[in-house]
Amino acid sequence: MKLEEEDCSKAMLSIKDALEAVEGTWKLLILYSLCSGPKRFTELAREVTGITDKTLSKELKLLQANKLIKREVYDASPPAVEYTITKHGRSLNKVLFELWSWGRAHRKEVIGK
Amino acid sequence: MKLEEEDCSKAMLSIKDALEAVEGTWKLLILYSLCSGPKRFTELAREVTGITDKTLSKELKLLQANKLIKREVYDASPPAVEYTITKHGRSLNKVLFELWSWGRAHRKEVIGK
DNA sequence: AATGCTACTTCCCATTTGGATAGTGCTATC
DNA sequence: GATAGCACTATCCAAATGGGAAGTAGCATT
Repeated sequence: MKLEEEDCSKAMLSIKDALEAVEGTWKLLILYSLCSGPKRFTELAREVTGITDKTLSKELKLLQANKLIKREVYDASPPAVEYTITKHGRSLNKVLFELWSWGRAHRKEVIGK
Repeated sequence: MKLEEEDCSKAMLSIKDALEAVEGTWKLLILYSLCSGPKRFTELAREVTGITDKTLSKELKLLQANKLIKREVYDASPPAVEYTITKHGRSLNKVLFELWSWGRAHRKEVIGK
């Protein structure tokens, strides 16, 4: 199916859904960090430099709600929770590729180098 | 060039540039409206339902700063100002296509239908 | 007995965003 | 003379967002 074949307002909805899933300062950074393997809360807090516990907690919930990551609790003490990127999360790569390559062209166009 | 070849933080920058240019409720709606031809301020305000003058004014400035649209003033009275989508603005279509098609898959995955 | 670790949550506060409403300067129309 | 159209701008206010710091429960270590 092509974009133009779907009516405009419905197409907009899909685009908004997609944007919602990746927008903001942190979501992609967290996802990138999880690309190299499952991580625990504290590990993520260390790797994603600058993020606060509060924000990390909130973003992780949103990413879960969107099924981009998976949360698993292991019964241990101190408690252990592991976050893993899902297949659906990995399927974002085409989107990211287009954003990246347009972004580069955009930089050249707007900043002029 | 492939995404993986660029170092991560630089790739992030490009992606953020791209996201900045399209995120929010209004930018894409305005751009869509301008796809069908140049429009004036009041026309846009009418077509983009729900937007306030203030927000429209602000968004138009941002879109101009990113060279996605062009503003032209015609010396007349009452004053006439026309907004046109640029070539660079139109070059967003690949990005939009990927966002749209991932967004549709995402909807199915998350909402489950 | 005291401290530390994990995975968060809660509280407070400052800044940002967004909407509603009204105003502006000029001209053209009734 | 009054009203309307154009392209905005300004003001006020409410709501949302985001950061910093501290708190929590339970077990493990020193």
